[in-house]
Amino acid sequence: MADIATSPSARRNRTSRRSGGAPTIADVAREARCSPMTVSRVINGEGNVREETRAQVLDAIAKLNYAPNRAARSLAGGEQLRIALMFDNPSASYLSEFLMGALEEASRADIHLVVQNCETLAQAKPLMRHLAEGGITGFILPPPLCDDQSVLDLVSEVDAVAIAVGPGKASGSHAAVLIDDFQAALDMTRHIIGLGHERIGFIIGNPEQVASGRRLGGYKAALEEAGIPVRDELIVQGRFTYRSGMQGAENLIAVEPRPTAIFASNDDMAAATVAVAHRRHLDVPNDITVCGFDDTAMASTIWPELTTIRQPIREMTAWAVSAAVRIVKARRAGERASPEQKLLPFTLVRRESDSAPTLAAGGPRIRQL
Amino acid sequence: MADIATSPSARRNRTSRRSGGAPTIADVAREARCSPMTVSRVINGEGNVREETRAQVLDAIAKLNYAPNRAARSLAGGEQLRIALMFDNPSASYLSEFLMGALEEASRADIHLVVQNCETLAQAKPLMRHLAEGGITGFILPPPLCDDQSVLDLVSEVDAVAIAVGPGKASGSHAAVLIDDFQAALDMTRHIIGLGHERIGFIIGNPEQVASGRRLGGYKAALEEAGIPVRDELIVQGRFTYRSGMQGAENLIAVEPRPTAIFASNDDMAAATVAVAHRRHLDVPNDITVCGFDDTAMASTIWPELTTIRQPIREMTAWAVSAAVRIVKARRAGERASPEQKLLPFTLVRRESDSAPTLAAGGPRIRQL
DNA sequence: GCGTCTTGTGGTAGCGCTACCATGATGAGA
DNA sequence: TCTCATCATGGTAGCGCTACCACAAGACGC
Repeated sequence: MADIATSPSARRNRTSRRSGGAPTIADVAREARCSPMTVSRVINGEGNVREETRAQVLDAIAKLNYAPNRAARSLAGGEQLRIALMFDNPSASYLSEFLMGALEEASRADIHLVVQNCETLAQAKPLMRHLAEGGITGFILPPPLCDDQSVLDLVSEVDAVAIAVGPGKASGSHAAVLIDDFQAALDMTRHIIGLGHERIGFIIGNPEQVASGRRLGGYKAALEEAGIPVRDELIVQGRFTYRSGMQGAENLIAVEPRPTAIFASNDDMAAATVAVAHRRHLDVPNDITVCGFDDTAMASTIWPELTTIRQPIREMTAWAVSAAVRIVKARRAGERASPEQKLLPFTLVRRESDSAPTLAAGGPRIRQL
Repeated sequence: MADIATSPSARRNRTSRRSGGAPTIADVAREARCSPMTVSRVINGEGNVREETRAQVLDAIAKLNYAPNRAARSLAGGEQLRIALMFDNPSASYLSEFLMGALEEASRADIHLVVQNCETLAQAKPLMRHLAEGGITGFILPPPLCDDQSVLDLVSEVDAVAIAVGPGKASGSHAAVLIDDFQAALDMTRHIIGLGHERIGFIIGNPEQVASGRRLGGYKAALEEAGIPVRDELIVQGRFTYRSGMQGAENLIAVEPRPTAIFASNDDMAAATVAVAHRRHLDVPNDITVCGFDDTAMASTIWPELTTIRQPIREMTAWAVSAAVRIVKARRAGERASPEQKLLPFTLVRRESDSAPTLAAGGPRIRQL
């Protein structure tokens, strides 16, 4: 009589298709002595739960080490959110950071992340249209996609949500997560000036990306505030690629008198600059200081390791995904909040590629005396 | 009267929480005039369905453009598979390829992929134990994790499944996907010899990874078959890092007479070799040929672009994930198939960093006459 | 001819969760 | 004091699919 549960149905319940005995919301409810609904409310952070009850539920969750079942959640909650992560030929190291952040957050929020590679900007639009037709409601867009107005317009047209990751400037119509490129370049240039440099070369990034212009702006502003004239021959155009960085560096190093420092708009171009310097038998940093931007893996791979600006790429993408989820959900609920702009902090990472200019490296300098 | 469906329940059915009107298995069943169960059987490729019925179902599926709901599938099918992708400090470019392949396949198979970074080998084991306790049943292991017997033993101990991606050699107890490192290094060395080189330096990879030894073996075998003596001073130890590659290259270039070619065991070390050569004012490839291995992004980033061996990393990881799913499912069904070994093809990618040796580059050569 | 096996099919009962009501409690206002 | 809104909570009915059994119809052995 101890075993009332010998009936087939009860027996089945025990060994049923339960997920390896993982606790369910019902277990938590039993432990917290309330209904599953209340537990659900606590989990989803809804209101209308007494503080005391909430605490009990939280305790029960902790005690049972409960984790909600994703499948059940999205099944019961209706459609699963699907958002696409577009990328257009970024540097590999940027990409892996980019992916990691997005993945982590996608897994946390239990959404389906579609990763779409599109080689060219032209290719992007039909691809995005197709994805939107297939039920994708949100797009995560890194530069240069997020800097292209026609891409942004397309997103609006298909009534989807776009989150720009690291655009040059905030768009009025879409959410974005970015760092202050101007301020970062300003800080870096100030740092270089603070070291005693005056002839500082600059390699501009891809002109398609608005951030490139902002970085250039920061560089110029720092020179101006230090009373150093901005000289055109010390500013060369690059395209964020290693190859373009080499070309730029060759040109800069050929300038007479030679610049004592070169600030490249990203790490790939900075790495190329180091390579060019070495071929010219210039020591980095003793003969020439080289600084980068982004702090991708490239920066700490090469020798000497680059002094650079660290962008929190991973955090940025994670934020982008969570923002996409938030906005899509809000839209479904009928709200149309104004697009958020999230500014994340950057940091100047000082490594081995910068130093004060030496006398041997160039002409007379005033500061170092 | 046209609207029989005005009753509350019927009305609800229409606008219920249905996923945007996507067709369900029931719709397909209705269309194919059979039961949902039969449809399910067709979808899952189970037997015991008449060929005629199957065709009908397939037609209905095509007609309705039906796609199974993942959430419902994994909910009904019991536990959702969770497999972990461990990675131990790989190069960023390797990592992004690695992730992409895994992601794609995980999304296809609707499994939950847990991406776990573990800095050191020592760290890996407690981490994996913890993951296994948390219900992870499969591990995707890149080198050097998959080359460490104690890691493999741990997997067996917690009764999980391990798939090695690119191990040095196949383990008898776990599945693996790999390329023929020996053959690849053999081919590359033959290629270099074919160009006319005889003094060919070699930089070994991380000694913790068994593949390093196999690549060295291929190098030696090619020399031997060409009747070129294997000289110890032309073989230096590296650790797969850029830094170690620089050190190795410095040592090799200092050998007298200087080698006319250097074959590095991965692209990072090859890139470092190019950098060292440039600092020594040696032109690549005219003064010295440099070849890499892996074809990571590094290979096509730097200048000159590296001739290297392309490993299909993405395909390898994708295969690993699908194999993990297959094996875990088979295990649940009580089967214990012997571990599969999948050998994927590599290709020799010829770019700009190799050429025939020039007379200026070194001492007398026999072949080129 | 009767069991027993196989084969194709259908019915039913969940998987774990949440949307949607329904219900008791409270307190504010008439 | 009696509404009527609010709050806190519970009950119920699915979400779309598959595991498990049931069952009919034919194949085979004895």
